[in-house]
Amino acid sequence: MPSSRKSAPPNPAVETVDTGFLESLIGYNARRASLAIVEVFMVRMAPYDLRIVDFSMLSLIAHNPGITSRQLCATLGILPPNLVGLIASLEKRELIERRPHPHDRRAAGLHLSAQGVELARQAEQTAAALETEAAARLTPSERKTLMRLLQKIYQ
Amino acid sequence: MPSSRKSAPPNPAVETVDTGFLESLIGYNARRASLAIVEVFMVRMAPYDLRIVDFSMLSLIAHNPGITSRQLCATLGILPPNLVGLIASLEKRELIERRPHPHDRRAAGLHLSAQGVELARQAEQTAAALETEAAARLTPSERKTLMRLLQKIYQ
DNA sequence: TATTGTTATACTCTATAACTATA
DNA sequence: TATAGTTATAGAGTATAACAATA
Repeated sequence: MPSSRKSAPPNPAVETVDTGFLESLIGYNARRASLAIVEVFMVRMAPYDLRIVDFSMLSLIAHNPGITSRQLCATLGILPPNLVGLIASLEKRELIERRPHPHDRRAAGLHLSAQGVELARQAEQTAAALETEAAARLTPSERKTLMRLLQKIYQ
Repeated sequence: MPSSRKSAPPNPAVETVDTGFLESLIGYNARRASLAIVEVFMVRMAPYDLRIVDFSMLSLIAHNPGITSRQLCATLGILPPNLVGLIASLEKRELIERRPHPHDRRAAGLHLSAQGVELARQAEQTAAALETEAAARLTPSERKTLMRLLQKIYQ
């Protein structure tokens, strides 16, 4: 039963890529949005010589003086062996310091140095400014909605 | 000018971690949501022996027969050297095949094999089912809104 | 016995330089 | 001269096993 015309050429060329199916997935969109923001974030943190993970650690230590390595790991989803170098690096730069934990001699409480406090302040200010830009195409109401819906996904 | 009481103990312990500042950032929330979905996605694709990148490639080839390596790279944000092995792997599993490009002898058009068509169909069905679960706590209207807002961020 | 922090190490992912065949 | 695809390789990120000190 030969057809009078071919339904598709055997070796077609693709003009514009159809991403329709992937774009219908929340995961794809969340990842794309995340990567877009992270890209700019990295550029803005570079002057402070901070990667995103460094910024996150400084911010958490700033708001949680005395936080332990384990607590940082749990909060940021980092495995303990991989945190060791990150902490050592910030300590070497004299941005953070380890103090004895009040009631657990195995652990150390992490604190910002005076320099660390100042750097964290500046970096958080930059992050907040970037936040305004990143959400430039969103109304304040849309931004609030987006945060709420994202948290619904992962909480 | 000594104060009559200390404003904070020198070595406090952190009971519960305050993530308030990070949670105020769209990037942090988008990344957390993305990771939460990706985690489940990986588990569901494992039976097909597909990672997310493999699934994305199969889906794009399915909907864009004849797509080139370069077009896959541009769409998925993968560098050409890193795509070579991914394509070779899918080709070795006889899920995809390379055919001559209609008007560029440097390039090859990628197509799904019969097996590839079937696997892509099943995997996309699984992805769609997962999508429903991932958005279980969202109403259809909220889901639609979330997609729109995420696309506003990265487009 | 379990947990904190650590070392060593392996594996995956991502990035850069350089090459060929063709446009 | 520029682009598609490839090779080789380096670097960053992430993972597991095992250990000492302490709970």
